[in-house]
This record gives sequence, C-alpha cells and structure tokens, in this order.
Amino acid sequence: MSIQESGEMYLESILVLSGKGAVRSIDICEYMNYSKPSVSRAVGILKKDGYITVDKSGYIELTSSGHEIAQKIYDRHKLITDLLEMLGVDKETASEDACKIEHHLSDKSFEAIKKHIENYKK
Amino acid sequence: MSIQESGEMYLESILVLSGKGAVRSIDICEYMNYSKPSVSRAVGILKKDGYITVDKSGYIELTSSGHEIAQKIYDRHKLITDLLEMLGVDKETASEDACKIEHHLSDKSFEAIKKHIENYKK
DNA sequence: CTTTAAAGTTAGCCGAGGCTAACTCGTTTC
DNA sequence: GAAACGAGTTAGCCTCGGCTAACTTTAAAG
Repeated sequence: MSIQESGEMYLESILVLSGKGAVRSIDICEYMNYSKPSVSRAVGILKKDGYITVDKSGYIELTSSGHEIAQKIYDRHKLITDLLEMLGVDKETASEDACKIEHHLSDKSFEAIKKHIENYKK
Repeated sequence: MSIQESGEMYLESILVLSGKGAVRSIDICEYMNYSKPSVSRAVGILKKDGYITVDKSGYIELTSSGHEIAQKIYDRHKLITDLLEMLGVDKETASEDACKIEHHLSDKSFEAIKKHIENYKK
C-alpha cells in the first residue's frame, strides 16, 4: 500500500528528530503527542513497508525511500512556511498551516512556489 | 459535533451545484463521484446539524450556517487557484491542489494571500 | 537479588467516511 | 392497472488512525 498522510507525518517527524540524536518510538510519542500503541503500530507499518529500520535496541532510522519522502514533506513544510511568512503571516500560524498543507501540494505547485521565492529573494 | 473536512466538501459541492439549478442527493453523487448511500448518510448528518434543509421532494438547500461554510471554502478554493496560477501553475493542477488545500488554510493566511493578490493586480 | 521504572506490544474499542447489496417508494409508461 | 425506472434508505462491511488497559521485557537502583 502506498503511504498515507499519517505515514508522511511520522516520517517527517523521524527526520526532524534524527537531527537531534537517535530516535526511538517513545521520542515520536512525545514529539507528535500520540500514545505509545499508536506509534508502535505506525512504526510497525513503516518498517514492514521498508521506510524505516528498527534495530534490536529500538533505534529507528529512515531507509533511502523513507528519507526521500520525509525530506520531500519537510521541504514542502519549509517552503510553505516561507511563502506565508513572506506574505506577512506570523511564524506560528505559517508553520501550523504548512503542517497541514504540506501533504497536498503537487510537484508542479511546489516548483512554481520555489521559483517565485528564489526570484523574490534576489 | 463540528464540521469535518468531508462535510466541507459536501457543502461546497452543494453551493456549486446550486448555481446550476435545484440540488438533489443524486446530483451530489454524480458531482462528487460517490455512491448513493454515502451521500445519503452525509446529507442526513448535514441536515441533523443544521447546515442544509431537505424538502419532501428531496431538494436540498443550504441554511445560513451551511452557506457560510460553503462560501468560505469556495472562496479559499478560488484564492488558492488564483495564487497558484499567478505563479505559473496550469489551471487543472492549481484547481486540484486548491481542492485539498482549501480545508487547511487559516483565516490569517487567507487574508494575507488575499491582500497580496489584490496588491499584485494593481 | 529484588524491586521498580521505562519502553514497547497486544488486544480491542471507537468514529469517520468510503463501499455493496438489497429494499422502499413514487412516478412514468405501456 | 401492472411493470419498470429513478431516487433514496437500511443494513452491514471495510480501512484508517486515533485511543485505553494491560501485558512483557529490559535495565537501573536499592
């Protein structure tokens, strides 16, 4: 089965947490504010589908396909946040909106916004 | 219970269909490409929650609260489509993306984009 | 060594929101 | 007036993705 929106959120969270050290399920629980069983199941699915690996000690790492998705979503998150902030939206609202929108932006729209922001910065 | 994303889609569809004549459940089925039972249940919920009225013949109308939500979502749809088209995205992709993003844009971001587009047009 | 605490899993509930199959009901058509 | 068709409903299935309760397992602390 192809990845769902919730799966994208988990992968993105793992990517973010990876930047701060080793990642276990419990870290995902705290970060996403989900219960242990919810995270346990999600981790099992992501593992089964080859998006992450989990070692004997419970440490989680993104595979290349998992990393690809996580990075794609994270890039969208940053881009949308930047766009909204450029338009005068406060950081917090921009990030909240980006969090939900990031899953729904096509590649075409992503590229268009990116080009626009790059031009604007010049 | 407060309205869900799917409820917003139904209300928006009813608004759009209203512009083309009277609206029955079967019209919503065709427009949204959903089965009759799915639409029947959704219509029942929207009615129960006071977003629409359904007369003895099955004709559906938005109440003021239903219309408010439908219009809000439709306005977001148009705004996002406009924004993406301004950035060079083709009409079809812009509309598809807008369809999904429209449910996730805060009032703040909506207003910011609106102001930006208005300035740009001048 | 035993107790405790932290991490993870298993079992099973729930709501949302799709679906099909099969029924009802009203109108049209022969 | 009987058959057929169109619209809507009822019953019930399924997946997704949260949840709690309760269990296991491992490691730390006394």
